This record gives sequence, structure tokens and C-alpha cells, in this order.
Amino acid sequence: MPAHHHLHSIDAIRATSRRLVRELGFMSTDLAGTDLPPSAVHALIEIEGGGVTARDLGARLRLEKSSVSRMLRKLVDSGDVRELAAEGDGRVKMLSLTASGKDRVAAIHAFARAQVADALSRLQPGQTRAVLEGLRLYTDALAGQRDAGAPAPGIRIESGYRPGIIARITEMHARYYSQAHGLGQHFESVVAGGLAAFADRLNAPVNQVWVATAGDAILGSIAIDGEDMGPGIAHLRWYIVDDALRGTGCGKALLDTALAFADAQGFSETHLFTFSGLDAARHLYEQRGFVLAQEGAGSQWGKEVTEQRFVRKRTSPRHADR
Amino acid sequence: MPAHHHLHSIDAIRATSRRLVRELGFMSTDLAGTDLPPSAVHALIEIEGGGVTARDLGARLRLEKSSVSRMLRKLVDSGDVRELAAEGDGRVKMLSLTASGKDRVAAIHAFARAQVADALSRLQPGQTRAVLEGLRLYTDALAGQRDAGAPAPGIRIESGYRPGIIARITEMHARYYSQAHGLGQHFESVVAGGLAAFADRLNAPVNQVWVATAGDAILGSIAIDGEDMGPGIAHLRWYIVDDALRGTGCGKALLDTALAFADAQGFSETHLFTFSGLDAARHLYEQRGFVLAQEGAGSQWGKEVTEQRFVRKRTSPRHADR
DNA sequence: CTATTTAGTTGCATGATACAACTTTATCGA
DNA sequence: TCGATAAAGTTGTATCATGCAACTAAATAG
Repeated sequence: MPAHHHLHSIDAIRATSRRLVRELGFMSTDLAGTDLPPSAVHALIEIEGGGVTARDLGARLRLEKSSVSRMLRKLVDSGDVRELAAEGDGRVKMLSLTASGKDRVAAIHAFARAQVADALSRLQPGQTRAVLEGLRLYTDALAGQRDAGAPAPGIRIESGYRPGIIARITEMHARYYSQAHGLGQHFESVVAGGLAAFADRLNAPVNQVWVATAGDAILGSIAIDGEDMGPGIAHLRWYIVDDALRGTGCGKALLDTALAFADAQGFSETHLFTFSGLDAARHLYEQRGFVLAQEGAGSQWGKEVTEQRFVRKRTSPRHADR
Repeated sequence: MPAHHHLHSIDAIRATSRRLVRELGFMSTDLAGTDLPPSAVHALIEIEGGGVTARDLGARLRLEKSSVSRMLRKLVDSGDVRELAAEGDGRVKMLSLTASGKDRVAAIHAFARAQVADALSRLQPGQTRAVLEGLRLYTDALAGQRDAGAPAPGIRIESGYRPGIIARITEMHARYYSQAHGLGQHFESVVAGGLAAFADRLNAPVNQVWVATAGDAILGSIAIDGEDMGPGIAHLRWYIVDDALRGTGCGKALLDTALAFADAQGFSETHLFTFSGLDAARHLYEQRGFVLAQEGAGSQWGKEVTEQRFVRKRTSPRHADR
């Protein structure tokens, strides 16, 4: 058990998870406003996706094959599911929904969506994202999925302004740096004020901002400010990724996107400011050719830290270095 | 269904939630490495907390009382649970764990902790908090459905800076004004930049910001800037409430709090800037003694609107007007 | 003092599930 | 090519958690 997972967190997660399962109605005999047992509802939704066999259902729902067999029999008898012999293998039966089965699934979706939407209406908008992140992280962890490196599915890197981008980038900074490094009001003001001014200059072709988005949620950001450091120098700013994206490679993707832009725009150097102690980030910078150029105590962010300037020369067009 | 909860988020949460329930093993007959049914495991953990009756168990596990009765019978027969007649009421039985029951619960805890710790070990350090937050938010939201109608629990008006306040106030503005009035990047920059600068001046006694909070969520804001309009004039700024608080009276409470502060600080006038079309807000202002003092086309917010200045003279100490 | 409510039990029916044994079809190795 | 083995799905059998309804006993209200 890793040391950083305190027993407190573990028990808190367990207790919440127990409550959640109860709220979701784990012991009720029917579900989602139908007279179907929970497993049948799950099964119908899986079958809706297409290309499913009885064996797949057993694996996905963690049910014994005989239980699946009987459950399917009932769904076939009720006219919701159709079985078709699979081509090429006489043993397997492909499952699909009949017309009435589709109606039934549609009703299930409508009911469940209304229920979830009603629950979410008790949250503020930003918290919807927190809910999804938390559920997804925990589920993936339980499933033992470790597809490290590959960007999480559905995460895209997009550029340009969108409503709320200043607010959200500021929020990620305020949250992370206040909790992990004790930075407070002045730091948040510096971030918000800088971003506000920068956004007004986004139409200049040397300036750009990118975000990592999942749906309409912003989970990471980076920007190149091509004006504020003087001619020929790109300033890499507002580079941060949400906890939910840690270890997914999205952080690297953002950084590479920004550096490619800086190179393409013809900047000879890219500068960035940070402070000591952010070792994971520093490693990333150095991998990309950044070198520590300046270091010293400073308090421009509202607290005395060892501020650092990293500089990266443009990758030479003559010999790509790697 | 509030417009800001897109179908995308809802279906993503539903899909993840289905997966989670499966990973937690909702359909397996035993749980947590014991030979007990899920409900019995939940029951034992509840009983461990102490002061529980059969009726309480039914409520917490959402089970019918007869089911609880039978389940308890088995736990008593197996020597894990003890029933004691409650003092003062001959009908109820207080439940407690026997020595062997405590051993059993300890084993359950050990098993489950190991399982959760193993899952969490696949996450990055900061993600544990994200998991807990997401689970807790969603569970609370779901639980909130059952006791619906409970009027906005625990909404408080608080003053002063807290991490993320600039981000959140900016977000509320960006979201509302971009969707309802088509204001875009420049407006968000004006809000964020103004707030950033104002936050740096919050230590001045004539400046203050208030937020309506529910737990740690910010659902409304207002501020008095006592410096930027010149001597003797208070500037009411960043007044907004989230959809979730519409009609709860929190908006009025915020406004009254800010105006009371302005009066107490001795300002002779309070000014605010808005634009035409925000009729509900205008009504609120006029109720509090604001009068339209100036009006004209302008585009300081990035779009041509009819900008308005409202002015309210300090409530005379001689005759409080209402 | 009687009627009603509440905590908990029991009769009964339902039905979801696992295990084991089975049929049918596919695959693999010599 | 054939025989052994595995895989997909079915059926027999037993178990057991659950809900509804009817019940007992104790408390409370009028």
C-alpha cells in the first residue's frame, strides 16, 4: 500500500462508495422505472451497443454464463432481444434489440437521464466535471486499467478562446498552487490578470492558447505569448493539467503542441518561469530542451520562493535533435 | 433540467456509473472476501457504528423491514450480532457486535481497505482527492433527490478572499453573459482583469467581497469597491448569482449585505454599471433606492449595448426608508 | 380506555444466482 | 485426418435475498 494513500482517504472513499451504491439502489429488485432486474437493464444497454454475445455479457456484467443464458431467455421471450447465429462460428449467437426492445431501452435512457439530470441540478456546473472525473478515475483504478501513455479517450487538444477559459485556467492554478504550495490571493490575481490581458491579444498570430478538453470540460491548458518577452522570444505561460489527466500523456501533448507552434512561428527562444520544487514539470521541460538560465529568491507570486527561468533554443532545422 | 447540464455529461456519468457498479460487484452473491451477502456486510458496518436498530438499518440500506429482520436473524444465529432490549421502549432492539462479530468486521475492513488501496495505487497522488470529491458530490446529489424540497441547505454569506474566488466569479459571469447576452472574450477579460486588480486591494477597509456559499461551492457574489470611483462613492461590482440560487432570496441577501456595508463605511453614494435588458436585476436595484442616472450606447464589454449607470444615495439616518 | 401508530416477526411467493453436468461446435496437435 | 481438448451456450438443481401482506406486541394519541 503506497504511503501517500492515508487510511483516512481510503476509509472515506469506502464509506462514500457504500453510500453511493445504496443510493443507486443496489438491492432493489427493479431498476430505472422498469420491471426488469438490474442485470437485465445492464444487459439491454450493452446489447444496444451492438456486436455482443452471451459470453461478452457474462464478462462485462461479471455474471456466470448460466445466469446470462436464463436472463437472455427471458428477454427473448418478452420480445426485446433477438438472437442470430454468428457467421463462421456455429456456437455463438449475436444479440440485438428488436423494435420493441429499442423502445424499452429508449425509455430506460429517458428515465435514467432524467434522474441523473435531476441529481446534477443540485450541483453547480463545475462540479459536474468533478463528479465525472472522480467516477472515471475510481472505476478505471478498480478495473486495473493501466493504459499509461495513451491520452485518455475523448480528450482533445483545442486552441483558441471559448467562454469560461480564463475562469477555468485561473481555477486550476488557484486550486493546485494554493493547496500544494500555499500560494494565495496575489497569485490568483497574477494569473487572472495576466490571462485577462493576454486574451485581449489572442488575435495576434504569435499568441495562442490550447486546452485539453473532455466534452465541454477543460482539463489542461498552455499558452504561447509571443509579445511580452520582446522580439524573437516566445513566452510559455499557464501550463497546467488537472489531476484527472495526470499520467495520461496529455500534459506532454500540450507542451509539444505549444513548442511546435513556437518553432513554427520562428521564435529563436522559448522562455518559461516557474519555481523550484516542481520536479516532475522540470523533468518534462528538460526533456524538451529547456535549460535553467536564471534562479533566485523572489516573491512576485505573493510568497517567497526560488523563482526559476528556463530557456529553450529553437530546435535547429538542420539536425532535428533526437 | 437546467440547460447547463449537457446530455453529453449526463450520459458519460451514467456510463461510468454503470461500470463502477459492476466493478464493485453489485451482482455477486458474496462481498469483501466473506461468505456474507452484500446487505449483511453493509449491515455489519452500520452496526459497528453503534446505536443502530433494525428500523435504522432498513432506512440506511433501503431495505424492507422484513428483509432486515431475516438478515439480522442470521447474523444473530451466527453469533456476530447481539440484540438488546432498548431502555424505555419494549419494542425496539439495540444492535451491537459480539466479539466474533468485531473480528469479522475487522476482517472485512482489512480486505476492503486492501482492495481500495490497491486500486488507488494505480492513481497519481493528487487523484485520490479527485476520486473522493467526485464520489461525495454525486452521492450527496443523489441523496438530495429523496429529501427533495429541502430549502437550500446551508447557504451562507461570507466575506473575504478564498482560493478560487476570482476564477469562480469570473466563471459565473462568463457563463451567464455569454449564453444569455452574447458577450464573449473581451467581457470575460474585463471581469477577470478587474477582479484580479481588485483582489489585490481587498485589504483596504473600504473594499470587500461577499460570496454565497454552499459547503465549499460559491454560488453567488457581490463586491463593494470603495476606491475606484473617487472619494465618497462606493462602486457595487460583480453582482451575480448562479441559476441554482434563483428565487431563494440569496441574491437579495447579498445585495443588502453589500449596501449595509457601503452605508456603514460612510459612502454618500453607491454606483453600479449594467446594461438595459436585465429587468429582474433592475427591479431589485430600484427597490433598494437605485435610480437610473445615465444611459447610452457603449461597448466597453466587447459588444454594443445600452450601458446604464444606477446611483443610490445613502439611506438617510433620519428616516429609514421602509 | 379505545383507536391508531410503530417496531419487529412470519407466511408466502418470486426470482436471480451459482454450480455442475450436458450438447454442440471449433481448434489444436501429431 | 483424426482424436483430444476447449469454448459457447443450455438445463437441472439448490440456495437465498427480497417484497408484500398479515400478524404480535408495545407505545402513543385523543
